[in-house]
Amino acid sequence: MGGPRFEPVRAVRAYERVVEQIEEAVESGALTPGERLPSERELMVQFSVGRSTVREALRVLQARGLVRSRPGDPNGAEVLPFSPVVLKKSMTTLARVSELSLGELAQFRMVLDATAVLLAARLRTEEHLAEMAAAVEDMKAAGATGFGAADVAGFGAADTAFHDAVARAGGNKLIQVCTDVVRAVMAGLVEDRLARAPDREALMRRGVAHHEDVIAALRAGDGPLAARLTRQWTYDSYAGHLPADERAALRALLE
Amino acid sequence: MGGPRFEPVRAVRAYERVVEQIEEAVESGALTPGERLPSERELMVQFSVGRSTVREALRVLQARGLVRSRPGDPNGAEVLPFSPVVLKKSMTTLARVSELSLGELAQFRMVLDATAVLLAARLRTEEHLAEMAAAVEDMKAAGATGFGAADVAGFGAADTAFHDAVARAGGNKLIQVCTDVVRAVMAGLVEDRLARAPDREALMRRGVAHHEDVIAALRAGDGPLAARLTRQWTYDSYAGHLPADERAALRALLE
DNA sequence: GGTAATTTGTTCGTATGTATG
DNA sequence: CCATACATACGAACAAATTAC
Repeated sequence: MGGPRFEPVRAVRAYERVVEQIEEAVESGALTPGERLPSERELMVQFSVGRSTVREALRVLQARGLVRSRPGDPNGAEVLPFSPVVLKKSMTTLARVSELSLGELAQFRMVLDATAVLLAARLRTEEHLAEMAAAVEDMKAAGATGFGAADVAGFGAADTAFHDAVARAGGNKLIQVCTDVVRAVMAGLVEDRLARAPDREALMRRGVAHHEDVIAALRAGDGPLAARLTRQWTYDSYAGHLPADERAALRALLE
Repeated sequence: MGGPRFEPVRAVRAYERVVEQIEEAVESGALTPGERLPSERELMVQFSVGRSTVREALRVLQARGLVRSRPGDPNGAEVLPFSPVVLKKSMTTLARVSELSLGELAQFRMVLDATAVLLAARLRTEEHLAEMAAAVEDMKAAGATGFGAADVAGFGAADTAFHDAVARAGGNKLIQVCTDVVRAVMAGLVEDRLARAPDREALMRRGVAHHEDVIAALRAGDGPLAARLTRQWTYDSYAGHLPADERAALRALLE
């Protein structure tokens, strides 16, 4: 007792050491998005490792969304700004391998969307409200293309834009990213439920009306009302597609 | 019009094709956790690519948490069960590069924890309640080690075990993972706030009391009460460490 | 327990397609 | 169009680690 306390060591691969150093440089801000890494041969020299080791490290960094390298680019790998695609990817993996049910995703989305509007009611600016209104206009336009066939993809994009504006107005970047991610995951799972719905034009109209109600509540600064509207809309959108037990659980969150 | 519609192609690297195929096999369940991939030289033959390409693909798959390879293992890379470490990693990156504030994390945690107990009040079994009670006993034990120095790490572990039991009782795996992740991220950020607190023993006692109140509410099936207790506890725990505006935003979520 | 066989970790050389100037 | 430098990819070789006999 009292002697030096040695800690167990694990053999750490050379490429890991390279990853750690570059990762630290990026996350600490020493390397900013848009900047370039040295070329692979240059990195070989700086790290005193072989070419393959450098390449494996770059692959890992690329998989983590921190850099991107293109063949022939004389400038070396590019440092990327943060993007939620990696988060999306791992959450999609979670959804697939641990078999997340539609009900679990709907619960998550209901809670986070309601929180986003609750926060947005406090902090929204006129710019935010204008963005939301513009998104709703796009939804209207997509719902009535004049060609008989509604533009489902455009409607979905406008819907995403609306919720992104709400989340940004709420001021919580974590909620913003997570709602975006779970929306994408659900879209990937239920695919084109809306596109196949025979009454899709009616659904779109109700969606537009709902979003306009939310905007009105946000403009009035009535967060609880906006949250209630959002929860109810989520429930109405998904309850019909859920088994009884999951529907009951979702209803429990309606409050 | 009417002719074949060609789609734009992007040059896809050889290692990406390898990644795609193995990833599909894992996520579809064709390869289950614990199973082994063929050796690298075997994969060379099966995919008709060089060894470096195989290795880069394995590095990417390892970065995504799907497989793990050890030097010298004659059985080849091991297929791993899902683990939230990758999700934790990317969320930690999000927290660092986009500079998530403590307030944003607290908002997220307050909402998800409250949702977890609300769901748990409906679905909790006696086993779940017993697990929670056991975790609280561990918290008590860590708070009174008899050596004068409270076991802060043990207290934190027991706290995590409690919330994990709650989340499992709630039946939403996505919320379970996300609460776990955000808890880990916050622990990494505020580090040892509790450990340095001069009145940490009093804080621990209040924590134990709070968790016991939550268990009582869950046993009674009173979800809204449990949710209120949880929100209030989160607020009390973090409000003192937040600037005024973030404190106000957190208070807005209290209910 | 020790030894041999196999596998991964790492380096190096070479060839090829590509982007920049 | 050409020259240069780069990333991509292949394959051989050696070292280190693990398993099996």
